[in-house]
Amino acid sequence: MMVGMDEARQHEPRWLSDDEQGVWRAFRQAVGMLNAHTETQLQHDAGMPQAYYEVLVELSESPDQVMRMSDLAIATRSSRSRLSHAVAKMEAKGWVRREACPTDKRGAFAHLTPAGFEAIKAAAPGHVEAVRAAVFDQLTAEQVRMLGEISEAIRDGLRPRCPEVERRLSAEDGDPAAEDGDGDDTGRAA
Amino acid sequence: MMVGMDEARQHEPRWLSDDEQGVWRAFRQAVGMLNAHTETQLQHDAGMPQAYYEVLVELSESPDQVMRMSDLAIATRSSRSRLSHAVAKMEAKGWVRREACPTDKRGAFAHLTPAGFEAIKAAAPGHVEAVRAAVFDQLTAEQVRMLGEISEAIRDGLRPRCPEVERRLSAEDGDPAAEDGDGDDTGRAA
DNA sequence: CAGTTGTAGTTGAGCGCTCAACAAAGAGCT
DNA sequence: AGCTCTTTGTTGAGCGCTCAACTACAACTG
Repeated sequence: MMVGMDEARQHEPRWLSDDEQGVWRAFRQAVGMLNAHTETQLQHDAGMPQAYYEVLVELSESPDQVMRMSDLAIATRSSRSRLSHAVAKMEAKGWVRREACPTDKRGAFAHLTPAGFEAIKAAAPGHVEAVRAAVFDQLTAEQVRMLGEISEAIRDGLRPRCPEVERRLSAEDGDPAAEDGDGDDTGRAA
Repeated sequence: MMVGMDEARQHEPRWLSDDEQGVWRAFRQAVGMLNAHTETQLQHDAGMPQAYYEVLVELSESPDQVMRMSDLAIATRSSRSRLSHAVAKMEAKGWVRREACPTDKRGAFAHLTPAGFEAIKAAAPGHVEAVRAAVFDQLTAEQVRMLGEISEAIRDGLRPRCPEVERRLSAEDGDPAAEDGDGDDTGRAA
């Protein structure tokens, strides 16, 4: 049991060098502070967390300010659960309206309301200014370019293994201990 | 009302260019996925969130595995409140022990226990491997170097204005609306 | 067509974090 | 000494997120 890690167990772990450790710590610090900064900025000035902001942005850029819940979840890199909770809250605030899908009866659309549009319109300038001041004003053009490349490399490297599939893959190496409740024998109804 | 922002209101906001927006989005995606990845990795393999891991690391590297709560809070870039809650949980798990400070009677030490040391010792290889695979294996040496510089620039640019002081500064520009409950008239007791 | 498998979305419990309020003690001032 | 200001740490409420369970429908299969 406790299979989990495929590597990092039989061989001596590939520890980080001092330089790498320095880079990693600086990165963690920068990301942590930046996140805290933009988070409280948005919460304070616009009364919404950053995650909601990104949902509204995505919706506002969509053809008719409408999106399927699932697509919206993918676009914002959030779980369906998270998005569902989030949209529920934003619906209560009047920023988003839910609508049933006629062709696929389990589906739902999330619709940006005029009030939601106003909310993001009001939030955007302050947020963009905060991002510019914290990031782009601190970097040279060359560094900005590199940050883009670096981010893409990390993101693309993570894409294949990132979704919650993770440990589902580990089942491939012959471990039949699939006791994580996947194949749940739901007592069907109706 | 809705004063808040010092800049980004009288002038037209300095919107991001298309390139900058692309960089910013890739960065957000990378950070979001990376965070989710390491978070679930640690939670899954070691039963602790990343924040606790960093607390244990900081403690384990300290001279006698002891630190003042405040210093520990600063070192981990967390609020006193957060650390207090975290240490409470970790104390319940037997990873940390609290100890009163003899010279300053309001102070407290956080002490890493042997069990805590074992916990982080067990957690480290998997976590380091995840970080290496997600970050350093994806980047060239040059990119790693640049990531360090970029992170330092962002972090150092944020350091002055980052603490919760933020809006306390905005009171300097002549806005007397200090109704955010700062100067709280605590009813003394004895 | 029934039976199975996959997909879309919701729900509630539990957890970590934030925020404001608080208690207790040090530090400075008169 | 007494008074205020500051620092240290804790606490509880509220919130967003995760995780697992669940409903409901769609799509594939024999």
